[in-house]
Amino acid sequence: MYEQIAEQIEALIRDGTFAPGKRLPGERELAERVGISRPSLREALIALETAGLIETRVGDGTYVRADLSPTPVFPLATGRDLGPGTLEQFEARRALECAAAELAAQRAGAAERAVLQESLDRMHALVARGENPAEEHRVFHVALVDAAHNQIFSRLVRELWRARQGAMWETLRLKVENAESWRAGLVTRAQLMEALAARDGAAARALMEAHFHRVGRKYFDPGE
Amino acid sequence: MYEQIAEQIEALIRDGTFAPGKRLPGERELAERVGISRPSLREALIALETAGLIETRVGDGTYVRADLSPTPVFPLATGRDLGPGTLEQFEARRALECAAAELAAQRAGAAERAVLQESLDRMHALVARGENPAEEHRVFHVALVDAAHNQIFSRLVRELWRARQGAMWETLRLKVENAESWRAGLVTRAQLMEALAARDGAAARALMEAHFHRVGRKYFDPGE
DNA sequence: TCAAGGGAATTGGTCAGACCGGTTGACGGG
DNA sequence: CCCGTCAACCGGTCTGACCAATTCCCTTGA
Repeated sequence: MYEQIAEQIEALIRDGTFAPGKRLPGERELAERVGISRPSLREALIALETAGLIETRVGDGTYVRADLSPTPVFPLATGRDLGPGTLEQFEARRALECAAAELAAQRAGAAERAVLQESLDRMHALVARGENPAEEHRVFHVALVDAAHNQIFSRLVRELWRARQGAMWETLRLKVENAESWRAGLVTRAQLMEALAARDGAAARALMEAHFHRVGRKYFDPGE
Repeated sequence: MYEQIAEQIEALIRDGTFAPGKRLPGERELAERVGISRPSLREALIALETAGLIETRVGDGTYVRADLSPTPVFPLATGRDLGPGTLEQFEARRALECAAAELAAQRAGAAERAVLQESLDRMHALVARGENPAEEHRVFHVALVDAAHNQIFSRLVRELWRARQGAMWETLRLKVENAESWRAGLVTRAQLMEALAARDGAAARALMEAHFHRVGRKYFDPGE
């Protein structure tokens, strides 16, 4: 039954009854309106959340995700079906992000470069305060790959970064995240911005490859 | 909480504790074993079902899906103008196959090189008879990426090659598929085999990049 | 008058226990 | 030996309750 309800709610989202960014009715009210119990309604909501259509905030409410992709994605892909190894995920991200950096240098507009610069500025502030800029790293890299104007790259890199925040990566993250690496990352990303401004695709790719080479050694080389 | 439980169960599936096709313990037993209530356990199972890892049969039990691979990672080219275009697909294949070639040179075993050589031999025979070796091209490239020993690469490249056989690519295929390009392809792929035998990753990547550069111009440059 | 504090109402998160209908498989009758 | 029956088991659903987080309004004090 939860599948029927999920489809029903998804239809309401797609036809605009529940607009992106808006709050859905409360679980109790929604359950009564649809004519099912709250547990069943919850199961439908969890299916929609797993599918990436909605997000919930405890004590507040359930919201339609604002960044809905135009193509329906319901039956598939939460990153959950990626293969097991962290090394494999890293290699995939390396291949995609290096290629995306080159394309982004050729294609990024001023607005996209501004978004990247803002992220870099926030990173500076975080590092200055001694805080972990990991989440901002993700934002930067996702924005960079978006600037490549390739939906496939964007989608895959997003999923790979999301997977990187899971439990599987926890011990590896500790190996590379420290004050020194944060500062080094700021320099690298600043150079990347210069390459983008100069529309120098080769330089952008080279910088990204050097970055992944350096990080990869810290992650996976036993000697370090 | 259901997300934590879902990850936990997923880990058990991935490490083989719950093998594909096998039945999971009942909801009541599983909930007690994990230490949560049955509704919460059910929410985790629904997340896994939505993600395509398991399936439930009423009155019988919950089973690990036997076919974990064919679940697509991203929506591709179901319609004509839906989803990423041919250029985006080409760029993705380029990024992935070039990286895979380098890894394959480092990792391919004798058996995998033999499979590639057999495919190349069949290609020779086809071209000698004047037949289109396109399908054999696909076999070769898929085998090559498999030799990189990275499931993510394998799945994505498979899917992109499958999309390449669709209607969306039809006019583009005509631009590059002719007797001359077939013969040139044989030379390139023979060189690739040498790089693999020499375990020369850089050479393999360079050859693949040159290949994609050449083909990409024929596909997408208006002047040719 | 306005800002800060506090508490009540609302919301999602979790739980226990119960009942229903479908599936399976063993047991017993033909 | 085959087949039908039935009990045990399993997922599906519901009720009702309590908890924790968040919000927001109203009170209080400056």
